[in-house]
Amino acid sequence: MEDKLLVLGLLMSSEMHGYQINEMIEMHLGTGIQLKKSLIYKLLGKMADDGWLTFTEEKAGKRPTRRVYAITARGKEAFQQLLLDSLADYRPVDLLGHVAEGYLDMLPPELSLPRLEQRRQKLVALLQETLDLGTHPGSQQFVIGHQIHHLKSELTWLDGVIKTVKES
Amino acid sequence: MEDKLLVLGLLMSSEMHGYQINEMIEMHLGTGIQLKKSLIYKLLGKMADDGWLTFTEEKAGKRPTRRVYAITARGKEAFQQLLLDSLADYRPVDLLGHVAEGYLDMLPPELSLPRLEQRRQKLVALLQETLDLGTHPGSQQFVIGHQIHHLKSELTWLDGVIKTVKES
DNA sequence: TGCAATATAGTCACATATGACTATACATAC
DNA sequence: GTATGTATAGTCATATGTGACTATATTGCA
Repeated sequence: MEDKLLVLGLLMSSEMHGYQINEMIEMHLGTGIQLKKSLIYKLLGKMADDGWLTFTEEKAGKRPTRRVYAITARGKEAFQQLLLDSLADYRPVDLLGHVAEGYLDMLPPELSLPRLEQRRQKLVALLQETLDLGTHPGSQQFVIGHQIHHLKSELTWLDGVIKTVKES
Repeated sequence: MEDKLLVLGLLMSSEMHGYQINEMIEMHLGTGIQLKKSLIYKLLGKMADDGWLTFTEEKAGKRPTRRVYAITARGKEAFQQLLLDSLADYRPVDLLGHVAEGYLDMLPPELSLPRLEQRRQKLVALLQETLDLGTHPGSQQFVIGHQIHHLKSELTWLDGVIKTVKES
């Protein structure tokens, strides 16, 4: 559902072809927004079938022809509705990637601490990357801001975990 | 990868059949850990094929026969390795469910605010539910703790968003 | 007693998502 | 001048994940 919302939202501001939409998502939204190229193309196809989008084939030079999609009136209605529904909803994010913490007591600190330090470095790098993104023009400030808030909260938590392991 | 880690971890403390594992995950890990029944069965099959698990068929009363899985030596090695790898890694969580925030300026506050309030209520309910879970015996304290930390951070963020919209 | 709901245990068809791939153009270095 | 990388544009086979379903037993309760 939010995948459609995202694509429709981008098309609200201007017509685009799949490749461009993918660029937008990769460039201006952080690593927290995960919507892969191949999915984007499927979504575009589906939404065109449903009458939310129209497209024109475009041949620029000798590059592969591309489909430039534009949002229709029906698409704009759908966008509104998706937006309202999405705002009213709250689904928990998947933290499956963090189950390892639950098994920390199965490892001696000498083994786990260096790993946790590596983990911390990756988190810090990700945070820095996202902070940088936020300063670029064209970035979606709200979305990036949320990611930064989240990552800082994650860093706080991780430092707590490391402290606990050190003290054990 | 973390899905295997989770299942192996549960089997480290005792033998179990698929249904039991599913119960564990649904009862003792919060809503943040999403690993559905059908996936669990597939994982068990795969890991048995790979020699990480063995199983015995068990017939209790007239209920469907069930496979009781136990972790092997190879499985324990794999668990160690997965645990170390997982600890050393940090992959961003998917915040696609939050793209709607990026389009808030496309709605008048009269429309968006009630929706944001609904969202807040769901978040608060989820937080309460997770807090309750944490007090039950058998819950994985670290994992639940992380979820609580995350959800509180989310609430802070959401309140900031609501404030911003009110002031606009 | 009867029947609706829930617990037990798992399968399967289908939906969704991803990496690897195709193909062309252009720039850069060697 | 030719190999190497990367930007453009998108497809497709395969991997992954999910809801809906089967089938039986037990419990609650009207």
